[in-house]
Amino acid sequence: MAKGKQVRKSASTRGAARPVRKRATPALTPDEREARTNALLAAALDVFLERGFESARLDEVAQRAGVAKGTLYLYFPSKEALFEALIGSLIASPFQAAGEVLLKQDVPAETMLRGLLHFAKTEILATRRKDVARLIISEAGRFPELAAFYHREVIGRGMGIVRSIIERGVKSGEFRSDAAARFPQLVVAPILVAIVWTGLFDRVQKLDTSGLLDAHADLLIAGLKGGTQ
Amino acid sequence: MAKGKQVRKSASTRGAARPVRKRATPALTPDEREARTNALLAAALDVFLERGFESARLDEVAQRAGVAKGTLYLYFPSKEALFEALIGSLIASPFQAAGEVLLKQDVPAETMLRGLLHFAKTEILATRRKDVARLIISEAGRFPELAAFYHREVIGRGMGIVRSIIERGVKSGEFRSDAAARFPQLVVAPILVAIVWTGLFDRVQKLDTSGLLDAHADLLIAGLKGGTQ
Amino acid sequence: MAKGKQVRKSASTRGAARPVRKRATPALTPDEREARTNALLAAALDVFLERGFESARLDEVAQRAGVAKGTLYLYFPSKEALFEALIGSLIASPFQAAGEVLLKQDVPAETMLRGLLHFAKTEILATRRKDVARLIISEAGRFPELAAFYHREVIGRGMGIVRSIIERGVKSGEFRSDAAARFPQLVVAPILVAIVWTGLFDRVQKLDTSGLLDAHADLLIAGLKGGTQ
Amino acid sequence: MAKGKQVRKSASTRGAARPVRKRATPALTPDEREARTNALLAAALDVFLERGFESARLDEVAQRAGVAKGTLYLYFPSKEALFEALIGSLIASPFQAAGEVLLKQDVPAETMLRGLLHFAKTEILATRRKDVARLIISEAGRFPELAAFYHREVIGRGMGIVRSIIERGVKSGEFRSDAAARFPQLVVAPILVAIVWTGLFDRVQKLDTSGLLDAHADLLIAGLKGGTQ
DNA sequence: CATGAATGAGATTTCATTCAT
DNA sequence: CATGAATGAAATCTCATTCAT
Repeated sequence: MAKGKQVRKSASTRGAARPVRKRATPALTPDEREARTNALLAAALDVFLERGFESARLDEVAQRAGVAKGTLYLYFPSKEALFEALIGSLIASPFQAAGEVLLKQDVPAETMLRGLLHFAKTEILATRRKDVARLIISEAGRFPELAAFYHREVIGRGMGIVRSIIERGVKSGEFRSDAAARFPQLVVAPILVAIVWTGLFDRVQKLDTSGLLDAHADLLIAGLKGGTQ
Repeated sequence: MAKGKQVRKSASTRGAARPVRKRATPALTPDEREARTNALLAAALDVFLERGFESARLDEVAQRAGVAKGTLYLYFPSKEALFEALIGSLIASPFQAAGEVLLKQDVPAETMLRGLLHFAKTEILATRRKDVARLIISEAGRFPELAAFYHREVIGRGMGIVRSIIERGVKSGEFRSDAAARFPQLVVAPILVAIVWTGLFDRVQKLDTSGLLDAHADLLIAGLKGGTQ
Repeated sequence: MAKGKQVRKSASTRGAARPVRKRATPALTPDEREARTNALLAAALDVFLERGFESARLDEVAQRAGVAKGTLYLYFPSKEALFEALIGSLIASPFQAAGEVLLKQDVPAETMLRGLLHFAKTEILATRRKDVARLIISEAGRFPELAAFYHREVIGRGMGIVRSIIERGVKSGEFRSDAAARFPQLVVAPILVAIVWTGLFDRVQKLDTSGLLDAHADLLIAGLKGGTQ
Repeated sequence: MAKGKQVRKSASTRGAARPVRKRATPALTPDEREARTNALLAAALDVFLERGFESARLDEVAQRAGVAKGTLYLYFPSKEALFEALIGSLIASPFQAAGEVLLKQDVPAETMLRGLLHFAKTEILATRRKDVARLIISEAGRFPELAAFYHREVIGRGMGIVRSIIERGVKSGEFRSDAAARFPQLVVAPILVAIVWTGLFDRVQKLDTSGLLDAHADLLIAGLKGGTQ
């Protein structure tokens, strides 16, 4: 009893080639596992950003994370799962917390609005979050659940916070226009501009996003105070 | 075998009266060629919009255009060329013309701004142009030359027109803030919001883009008039 | 507008290498298509028989059929579909027809039984049908619908025919035992033996399947005539 | 670090009393090793039966046996070796013994034949042996040495015993036909039917294998007695 | 001895592109 | 000019096998 016709060419066509391999196998501590997960997610973010979902090659993600292709599948069951985990891992927390803190303070609505836009500068535009946002903008058209998730977790909350600020300003007599309460998108529109511009045109014409948001703050507040509507 | 292959030897059999032609070796008139080209571009727009560049299938483009797949290659040498031709064919003209007309009129800058935003409503948001814009936003990251082209042909001109309007308003004393002259993006930011929102979140929460732009116009003009900066 | 970052390495990473290619593209006549389909099915039969479903490589099927790997997918949408088409194409017809013809004749049941076993010799054991049977025996455990299909189309009909013959023989007084009417499998059991033996042990010890079935016919008929039960 | 690695240097630390051993470097007793081997074989049987050789996952085998995947390789050097060991471990013994016992008895050949078929009922069809047989039938085409081994160890002996019984019956005048001595396969054919049918069609149409073999015994013996050949 | 994370060859499947007719 | 069958590179995902701990 032995070999058999040719179930597999030679006993080890499949299975390793025995390369360098720094460390190999024993039980990973949760920290180690998390570190690898993060390395993979970081690599994935890079590649998805550079190429988009469809064009992104898992080979490349693995390579940049310094692991073999198959290893990736020990952490994420599919390309889509990787993508979703990536998005999920990056949009999460700071928004609602920041919003609540902002609303708890006893300061003029104007200060709040400026604080909000400053927050956008430091927490979105200055971080990878702006890239995630761009990725979502690019891909969510083909990932409806992702769009819904993002809308619920990020957009909805953000709009709610903006609306609260404006309403408070109107109630206190600080603002005369409630246009921005009806369309909180107007408050954040320049953030979107900054995100998109950065992704598309920065190589051609750099945009001073900080100046943009400052100018927007001024203009917006002037409008809210002066508006007769 | 007896397939006409001797017909059409010189490139200009065209002017002809279009006789029987049992559909074998036609000799297309320029009009016919253009019609086919347009059919292909229209089909391509649909498919690229639905699927994105990578996921779009040329099979499907050809099918929707009613031609064989190989035919597509008689009109465009590659998928990329098709995509670029598509974008090129759709962004071009109306903007600069409209802008110049606007600037020639002797009306208050406010009216011009409102006219501009109205133009955006009718000529962008209410047409396929918004879809093209979204397509560009999604894909231009991976087509730098496309981004540059779009920036040059559309964005740059648009920003120039906006800046002219604002400067005129400032000069005439109508506006006190020149923030929007320094950052004309602030004027169009809500258009971008409308485009992106429509593409991503409309299924979840519809946005009244017309109301959005109206509110923006009010707020913006109030800001420009009241701003002290 | 042009290339773009690197949507694809060089314009033609994907798509042909331009080999020999005997004939290439124009509309296939139904005959041609059928011929190719048959070539593919024939190649598939070989490969599935040699390797079993799981081990069979579509590469090899394509190669043996003389086409490229992708071509196979123009004819069958998946490996499983190919497998099912293969089985379907090979088990079909001759059985029921043969059975009905047999039953219509006005001959002794014994003659019918011998005819049936002769039919098995010439139409199953001497043809590829025996290989198909073996393939089904090997794989149907993991293709329940295939088993059901085969049972319905082949086994059920066969058993029905056998039962009819036996019952006729009993009714006419030719046979005294009706054991084989209750278990028509007993009549065909040696056919199964021949099929399995041929596939597994012929290299080790050849089996005279013709002699086997003749001996079986004698023994069976003697049993049916002499049986007291 | 302080992980015992100096323990077990010579291969025979075994006989030992099995002390505390905080589960680190055990030193298995032969019994323990055999128990694990059996657990692995049992698990392997299940998985190979459910999936077939190719589709069987060693992961699953290890899991069902309650060991890590790597451990499996301490017991069997490859998937193929595991498969072969499995078959080897299951087909062996009871047949030749039973056969010899049968032949030693001083009973009519008919009784022997009935005994043989009864043995098949209880020792094959009612046990996992029928599953092993099916596994062999399915896979031996691709494991020629397995087929040869099985033929030598099981089939050959079985046929020899059958032949002896028939010859004895002919010699004693009990049987008139020697067809079954020339083709002992005829005696066991319904066992094969039972095995195959059970594996393929039981879900569709249950077969009374016991009744089948009883009917076969009657018919066969009637045939052997009455046959004039 | 046992573990189980890591590996990477290889399988199926897709689709832009070509070219004989 | 148009066709559409054919091509084959390349992508995702699987899993037998290895080996540091």
